[in-house]
Amino acid sequence: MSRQRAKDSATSPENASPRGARPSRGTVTLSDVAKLAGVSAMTVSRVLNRPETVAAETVETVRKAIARTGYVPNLLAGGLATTRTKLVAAIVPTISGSIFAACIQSLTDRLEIAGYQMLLGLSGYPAAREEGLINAILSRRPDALFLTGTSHSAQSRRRLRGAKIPIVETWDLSTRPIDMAVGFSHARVGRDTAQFLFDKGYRRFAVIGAEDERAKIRWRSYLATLTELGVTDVASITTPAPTNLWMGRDGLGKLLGEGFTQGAIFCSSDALAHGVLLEAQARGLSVPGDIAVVGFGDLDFAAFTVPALTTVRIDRFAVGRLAAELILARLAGERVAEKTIDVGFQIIEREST
Amino acid sequence: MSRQRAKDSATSPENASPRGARPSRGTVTLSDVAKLAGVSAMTVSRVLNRPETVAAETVETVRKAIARTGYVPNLLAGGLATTRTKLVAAIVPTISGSIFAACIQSLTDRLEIAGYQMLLGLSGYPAAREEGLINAILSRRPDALFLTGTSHSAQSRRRLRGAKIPIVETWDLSTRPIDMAVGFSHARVGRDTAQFLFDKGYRRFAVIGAEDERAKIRWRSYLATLTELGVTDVASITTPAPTNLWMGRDGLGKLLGEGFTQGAIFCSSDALAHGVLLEAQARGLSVPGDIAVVGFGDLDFAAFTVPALTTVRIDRFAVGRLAAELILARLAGERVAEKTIDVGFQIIEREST
DNA sequence: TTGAAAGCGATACCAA
DNA sequence: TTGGTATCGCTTTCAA
Repeated sequence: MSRQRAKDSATSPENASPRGARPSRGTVTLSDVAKLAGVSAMTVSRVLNRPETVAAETVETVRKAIARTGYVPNLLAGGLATTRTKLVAAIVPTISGSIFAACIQSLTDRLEIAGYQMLLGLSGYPAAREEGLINAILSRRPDALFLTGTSHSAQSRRRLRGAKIPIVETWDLSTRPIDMAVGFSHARVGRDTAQFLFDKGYRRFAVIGAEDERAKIRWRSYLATLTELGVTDVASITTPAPTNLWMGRDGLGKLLGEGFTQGAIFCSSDALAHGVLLEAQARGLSVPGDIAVVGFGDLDFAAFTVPALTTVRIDRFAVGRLAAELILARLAGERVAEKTIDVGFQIIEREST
Repeated sequence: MSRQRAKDSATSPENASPRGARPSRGTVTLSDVAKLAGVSAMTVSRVLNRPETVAAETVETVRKAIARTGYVPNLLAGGLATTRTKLVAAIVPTISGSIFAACIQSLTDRLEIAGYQMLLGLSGYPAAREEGLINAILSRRPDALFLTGTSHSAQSRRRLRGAKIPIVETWDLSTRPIDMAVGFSHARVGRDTAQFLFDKGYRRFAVIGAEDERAKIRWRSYLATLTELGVTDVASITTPAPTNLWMGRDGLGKLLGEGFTQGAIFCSSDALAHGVLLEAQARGLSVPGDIAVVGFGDLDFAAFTVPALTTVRIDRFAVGRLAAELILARLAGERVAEKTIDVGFQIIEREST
């Protein structure tokens, strides 16, 4: 087993038995390249990072050596030395079939252009794993952090603050953010939806709401607004998060069971709303004749396929894109004036076809 | 500016001017904890990694010091020393609204249990950025790699092999994998779909196909099979990837323009198929009376909302889960007997309602 | 069971 | 424009 390793450390005597960290097996390092190019490691490093500070022909020589050796930089070492990792971490509850996928997509796309990479953490619903995840992620020393929601444990908040890196909390503006925030008011979504339906002339109301942090704010605000409007008897069903169509079907079934056969139903997600529509169809109810349905999120499938569905539209791509801009500005050392961005929402009404 | 930094390096004289790498600003390190606990850095390291090798009361003391200081390990340093990063990287074309989101979800979920984290790279369609992305990702020294597709540039394959880490290529079994693979035969999808429709009695065929790598294999195989079956005149439309509903609507419009008003249409994605159905509805065509539509992917929305849509179902979660198992097995040093897993597919026929 | 020293692969700083 | 040296924070190995 004599894989060649001829890295003489200038300090130790020729034949000291190799102690210290386990040697990486045969990876090409900066000094391997340097040796081949006949320059010092520092010069190779410069060619990689600031080639304009190196003589043109040296650059040439070094580039050839890099190509010949197939050298791949080690960003662990680089990051350790510079304390800058070019890594941005994001924590979202789930990514499959959710509004967060689009968000992560636009975030990643923008960051990639600036040379950053994405460390992705999925915390689940409810954010049970968030605390551990935050710890695990911070131990990678990301340059910035993208979080979902503004509600984190005291312990988490302390650690996050301690990290002293740009942090963007998203999808919510309910509580005071740790650093920066991109989102909208869930309370206003609930309020505006209630008012919208009331103005439309509806007088009987129901809600099917998920027990997700932010969803709860929406439908509670909906309920509170209805109370203010003098509506007393609102049928309400809760379901665990994440929601799916079956829960919506089920929810309408329960509402009907409770005698709610006519009026407006606010669902805390499009998936739920969608399920309600399917169940209504199956039972021969007319939408929005018998019941009107409002969803939330405006996922593509809902927008395109469920013309009867009124929903609350959020620009999911904007959330990621704006978060990226905030992060990049701060990383570039710019002073960010507006640390909180309200992306707003629109209530999109669709007629039945 | 006197932020305290009292890390006396045992080797250098007391007051050497601080040279070398830029000092990290006030981060708590292992030796800070060690100092507070009155033990050596090594002992703290052991408490973190193999507490069973440390005396119980020492563990106790150290744990307290860790808590008091709010110490967060630096995995850059750890990874550099051990050459194991506990990082798995994944490269997928896009994640928003695609089959890949579910896949990444199940992959991440499984890996997280085993203490690994996810480095996510989005390469786009076509995989224009893949080569650069692979390089950037390898420079983080992930312990394993999850790739989409089996077609990579020669340069990429060389680098990937050189990394000497477990690599799983997914969604395809068309070409010989670099290391391991989880997927299915796209050629067989095309063939089986053609045969399926032929057996149903259809004699007029069309295809709307994306110019994505794997999609092409599917619809070309579909065309080839039809030829074998003696069908000569197949109308075909191509669209760029990623596909969306509008392209499907548009595609059907074009087919109708070409005089294809009746028969079976194979779409290379559910999004396309979905668009075709909407357009058919808008134009008053009956499905599957006038035209039959077959999609691919079996996204939830399609399954639930488009009863007229026949589609090819892939277990997307299984792809991620199985990839995770292969990776973990290899990382645990097990010898993986089956390096290639065919997850298969099913043609799901839905009746019009 | 604990500690000391060397080294992982890179960069910052100073000197040449 | 280039090179030498001292780190970055951790783990390995060996010795006590």
